[in-house]
Amino acid sequence: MGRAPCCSKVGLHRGPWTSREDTLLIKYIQAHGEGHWRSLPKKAGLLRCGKSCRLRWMNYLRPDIKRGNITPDEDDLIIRLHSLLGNRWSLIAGRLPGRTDNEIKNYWNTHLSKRLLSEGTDPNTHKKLSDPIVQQVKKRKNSINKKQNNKISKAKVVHEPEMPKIHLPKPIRVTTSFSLPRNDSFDQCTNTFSTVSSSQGGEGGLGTEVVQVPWSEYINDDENGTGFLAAYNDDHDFVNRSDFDCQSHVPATEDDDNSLEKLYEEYLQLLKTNEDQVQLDSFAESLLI
DNA sequence: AAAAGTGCCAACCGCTTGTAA
DNA sequence: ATTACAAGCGGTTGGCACTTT
Repeated sequence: MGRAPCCSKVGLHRGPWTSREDTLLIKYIQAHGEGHWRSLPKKAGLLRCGKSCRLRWMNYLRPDIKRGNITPDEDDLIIRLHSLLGNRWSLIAGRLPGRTDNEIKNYWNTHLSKRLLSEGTDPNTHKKLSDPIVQQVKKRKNSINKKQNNKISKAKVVHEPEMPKIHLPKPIRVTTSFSLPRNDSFDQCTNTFSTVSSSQGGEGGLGTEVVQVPWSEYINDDENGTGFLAAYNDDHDFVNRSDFDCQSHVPATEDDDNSLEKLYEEYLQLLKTNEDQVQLDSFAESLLI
């Protein structure tokens, strides 16, 4: 007995979201808050499945999402958290302010698991791989390097240091200087974000990320001057950000700036003092709360 | 210049979990 | 206790952009 689909698929849009759809979704959530995803599309005038709306909001449109490359600190934290929690992406994302589970999952699958493998570590178990496997990986790496070197010398190309590939996300986004816990929602009365304090506590934000874009449209009709800024850049990509005034309302504290470091220290402390797995498990358990 | 290959990421799918009736 | 619905989660896929042949 199969489960009924979350909504009728007939006539619904699929695939990439258009800027217009984004705008409709943002405006609706701005006015009515998150939740009721099933009925949301109809009310918001969207020809989308509620699930799709939720996903778009959670992974892309939420104002507290941090964009841009994963920093080395975050990188390290993801690896360590993964070794404790496994593929529980939402839990891992919960410890990385502004990052989504989808983003971390993708990053893991495309970068980190491969890197661990090349370093001789099993990405699933985080244990050292047996020598033969490591040798195989190294061998493959060498042969690839050889090929590349040959090509380079043949083409007489001046070798430049390898630069990391940077993928600029399509919608340019300016994040707030603080991050909100996952259960944040709009205050329906004031159209502002309200923050439900997290039991995990101490999750501050990271530094402010400033991206300059030519704003052409400001979607914001609340008199408090709070809410979304939504615009299209030159390529008509949708861009948005949360309240510009957030920085003044919630000044970035040192705690905010050092939240990752703190978390990391907290984790290292546990590693130092609690050598046995039981203690590690309890740390992992604490993340589940 | 064009075709083929590869990497990446947004979005989808289906299962699980939580909750209200 | 059971059922139905909503939301959340993790695995997978489709398609675009870039690189290689």
